[in-house]
Amino acid sequence: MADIKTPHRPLFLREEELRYSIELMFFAYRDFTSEADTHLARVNLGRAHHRVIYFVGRNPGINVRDLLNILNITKQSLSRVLSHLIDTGYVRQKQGSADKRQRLLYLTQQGEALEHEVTRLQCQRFARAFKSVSDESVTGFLAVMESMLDEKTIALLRHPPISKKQDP
Amino acid sequence: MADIKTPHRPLFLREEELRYSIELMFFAYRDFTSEADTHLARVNLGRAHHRVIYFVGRNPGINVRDLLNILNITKQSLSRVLSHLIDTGYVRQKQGSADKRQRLLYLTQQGEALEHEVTRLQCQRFARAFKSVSDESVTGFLAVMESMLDEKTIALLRHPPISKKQDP
DNA sequence: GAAAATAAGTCAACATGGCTGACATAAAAA
DNA sequence: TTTTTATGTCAGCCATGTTGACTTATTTTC
Repeated sequence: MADIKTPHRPLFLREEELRYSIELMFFAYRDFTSEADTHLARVNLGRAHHRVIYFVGRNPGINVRDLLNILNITKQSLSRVLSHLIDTGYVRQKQGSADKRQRLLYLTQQGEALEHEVTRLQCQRFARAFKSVSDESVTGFLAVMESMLDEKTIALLRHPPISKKQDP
Repeated sequence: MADIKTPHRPLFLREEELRYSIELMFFAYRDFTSEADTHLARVNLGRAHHRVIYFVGRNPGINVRDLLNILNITKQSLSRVLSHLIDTGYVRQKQGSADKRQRLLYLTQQGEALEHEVTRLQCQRFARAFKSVSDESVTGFLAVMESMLDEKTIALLRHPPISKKQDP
């Protein structure tokens, strides 16, 4: 994969490019999240709530353990936001049928509405960005972002908790 | 800039691609920062301290207002971490000569050492990622990340608080 | 030269979202 | 039957963001 064709970009240029990338990462992530944060604040939810809503929406029927695995936080931290989301009617729980210890998580209609709205905003930003560059740039972006991930995260992406096929 | 040549990628594919990008943003940023966080924790500093050290290192002699403008936090928030960094010898202040109200910020030797070490780690991650893809992918990554920024952030990047030339 | 604006700092209180440790209950697995 | 697992809960701590109010120099403006 490492390309031989790269001749020898001078070191200082590489250094500058790398530092610039660090800064882009910081600023792009901040701008990216702040838009969603603003929207969520209007319904008195924070970023942590959004993450739960997003990943439950993405994996309907996910159990708590798998969700914790994705979020990489403690169950006590999750408990706080999840309880609130259940109390306020964004998420509902269902006892697992195979394993009755499990509480499977689903979005309510209200939860789906919010998820769609925030995801729409975030997709819009990416869509705008993607439209302003070439297809190859988009491919390049995806390739670099994937290469930034830890092994553990890659495994997570490759083995989603619930097969996309089995939910109706 | 919007390219006409994009024919018509099917909508569901675009949707999936956009959602995948959202997730990459979340996971890549998390993996990216967690490595630095671990290192900083060893010297009892957090992410907020690191940001200050990074941007002061990047803009030696920056004043408080400009730093606040970059970080986009309140002065009370900055005060907490900045005071701590001064107390523990990572940052020093110097009264401005033109405007004596200003406190210009510089890294100490200790501050520079830490900055270098953490930046080295983060650069390493980008260098590894960049090496594993083509040059065009790197260019594409940079292009997309730039397109993700808010106008205000772009202005910030284009008008750094201190001209890089004038510091010795 | 007086008044207003600006740069910086400080105190107090509060919100969010991480964390640890300890312990409980039900169900599945060994 | 014992052990392990999935989930939840209480209590408290920490980092880092927020608002609001007020002070002190210094510079700018009228």
